[in-house]
Amino acid sequence: MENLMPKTPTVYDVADLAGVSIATVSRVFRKPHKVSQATKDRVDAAVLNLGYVPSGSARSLAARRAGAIGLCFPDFDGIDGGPGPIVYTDGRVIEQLDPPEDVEPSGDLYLSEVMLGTEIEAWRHGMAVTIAVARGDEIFDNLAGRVDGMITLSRTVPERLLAHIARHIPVVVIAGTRAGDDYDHIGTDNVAGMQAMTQHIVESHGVRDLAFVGGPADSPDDHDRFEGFRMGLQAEGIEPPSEPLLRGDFTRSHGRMLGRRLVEAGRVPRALVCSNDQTALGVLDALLATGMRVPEDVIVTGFDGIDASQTSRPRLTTVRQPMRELGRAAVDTLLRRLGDPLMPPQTGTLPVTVLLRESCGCLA
Amino acid sequence: MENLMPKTPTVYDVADLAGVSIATVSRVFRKPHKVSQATKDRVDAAVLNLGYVPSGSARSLAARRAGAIGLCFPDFDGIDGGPGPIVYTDGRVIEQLDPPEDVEPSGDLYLSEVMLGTEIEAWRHGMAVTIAVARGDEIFDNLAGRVDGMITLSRTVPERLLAHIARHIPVVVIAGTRAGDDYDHIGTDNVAGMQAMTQHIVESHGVRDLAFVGGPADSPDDHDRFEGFRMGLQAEGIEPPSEPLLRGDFTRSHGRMLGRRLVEAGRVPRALVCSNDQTALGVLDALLATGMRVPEDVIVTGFDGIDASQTSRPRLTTVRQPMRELGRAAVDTLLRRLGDPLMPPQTGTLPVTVLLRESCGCLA
DNA sequence: CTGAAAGCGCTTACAG
DNA sequence: CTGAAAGCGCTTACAG
Repeated sequence: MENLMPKTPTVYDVADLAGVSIATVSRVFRKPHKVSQATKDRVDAAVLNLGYVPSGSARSLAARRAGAIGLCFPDFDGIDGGPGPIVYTDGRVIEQLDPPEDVEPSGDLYLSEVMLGTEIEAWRHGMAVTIAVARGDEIFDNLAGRVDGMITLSRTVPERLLAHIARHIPVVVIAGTRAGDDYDHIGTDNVAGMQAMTQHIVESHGVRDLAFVGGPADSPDDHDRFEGFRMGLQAEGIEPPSEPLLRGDFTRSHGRMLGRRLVEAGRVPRALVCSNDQTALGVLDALLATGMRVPEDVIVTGFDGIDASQTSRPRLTTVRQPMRELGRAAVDTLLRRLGDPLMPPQTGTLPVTVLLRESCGCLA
Repeated sequence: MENLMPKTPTVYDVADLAGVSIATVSRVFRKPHKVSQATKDRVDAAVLNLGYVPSGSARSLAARRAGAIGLCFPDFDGIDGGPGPIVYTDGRVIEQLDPPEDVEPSGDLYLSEVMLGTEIEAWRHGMAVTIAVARGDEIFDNLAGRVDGMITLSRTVPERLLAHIARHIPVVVIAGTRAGDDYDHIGTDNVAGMQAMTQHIVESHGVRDLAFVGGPADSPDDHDRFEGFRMGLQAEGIEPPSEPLLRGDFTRSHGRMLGRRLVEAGRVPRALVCSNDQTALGVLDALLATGMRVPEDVIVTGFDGIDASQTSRPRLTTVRQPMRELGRAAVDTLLRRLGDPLMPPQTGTLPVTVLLRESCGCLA
């Protein structure tokens, strides 16, 4: 840092110092086996000596591939709500009471697991991963222009934008439901997972009074999970409802509200099958607060397998999504698409796992 | 997808169609105010018509800046342990019992929060964020060459590599302790946070029998936190120990082990101040399992403020790190450095917050 | 406000 | 195994 970082060395500098052509320098990096050991050594020495790092942009431009994948995720947290100034400190510490009521977990591991899966698989294939929170149109020139393909979580990028991007580079959508033939899609087996959960409750716990606590009516995930619930009941010879008993918005606080509402209405079914973990945890909070026992009085189950589901009391029986695999599969699909642009639209469905824990009565 | 994605349109195609020069096309994107509305409209129409997306690599090469920041994080999960093949499914679901003993949370939000903070601040300044798990030397040419600067979590990238990179682009290290004058550093006020926590226990709960449960002896974070603990005791007129009572490795399972060991030794202090949340949660598990009551018999506190700390029973009193701010501050520092390469090495310390919850007795 | 032209730093056939 | 040369698609002074 003390030196002025003079001019960054380029292939030309390395070539000069090593006494070879720039083509040879390039080969040492990209096709080492096509270079004799002797010249390779000379080039390596020059590289080290100069502190040379190949320019990614020049490389991408010349090679006609960015060598990177874009990953776009939703602004789930209202991120754009204007972050304040950054405060630096020296010894001052704030102390504050932190009652549970005010707590809404800042997010779960879903996002970071998908990201990790994407990163792992991408780097296995020598691709970098560039991330972006979906904000507006800027994405389109800031991200789309610098990657070979894009992965996006469902309902993250406005359709119009996505269409523009897909005209340029392949796009893979994760979760939700297929958004048409212009994108490949990787999803989770919501239907089978919820059906298995439902039948488990009926068969292993002898419960026939089940109700579904849903999420937003326009969520395709919620739709599929409710469908699985209905299929499960049907398979057990129980007449399925045409609508969820209640709907929330997938948050824990809404779950609490729904739980309270059920108790107040004096009509709590023997089992509450919730459309996601956050809702289930909220329902759990509300039921326990009124003195009901889970699972003795009511069975409560979730869907997703977020971290909080395994540390709650009682621990939540749920369906785990293969989050990391979702990212990996998306990358795989993207790379196949890149290799064969004409292949028909792909749809990948990943298997889920029903985790039997305390809230259904499977574990003490 | 059905069309062959013929040849991707370039500035030349847009310029031709709009009847302007390529310089003008470029200006429409980069300096719109320097172009008359009329020609701008023509260019915009051509862009839409052709589905033009500017090439990021050509842009970066010409502009001499990548327009991206690299974020490097540790392979905390043993990621490279060979991921298996991806299984696609159709209706098959695995059911499995999931007892608590086998659970080690797959990670906490620390990483994803830092990532989010980085992303938010970077995009506010028009920079993309490219992420990478630290693996080996590949980072150096895959990531370092394509970004204008790099942010890395402490002890993530081998010193030799980091030095090579820092010769090329500025590097900001997050957490841990300063690694020399070649990098800027953003950290958290470990000392003040732990001191405040310690004094809180003494002053608000009248406890004078405190012990410190540490992490790895070579962790600078652990070192600072223990130092804060000692300073807190000293300030209260209590003779501080020279070493932690016990040391774990920052994992929950190690925490459990340490908790069991304490109980078996029959020597459990009135308050256990743990060096991080995972350790504290493990200690909590072990104590509760033997019938001890927290906080009535023993006070247990953590450090970090991970999600699990606010859903445990009892909820964990802890010191929250400003994770998202850490990322934001790192980006800020990086951009300032980019703007002024000669400025002296920077060190930023962010304030922490003591969260008073149930495990110290502050909330029922 | 607009255009012609040089140049950014690589990769990649093509020759040898 | 190695080199000369064209070209990747932009940005940016410089003129006008």
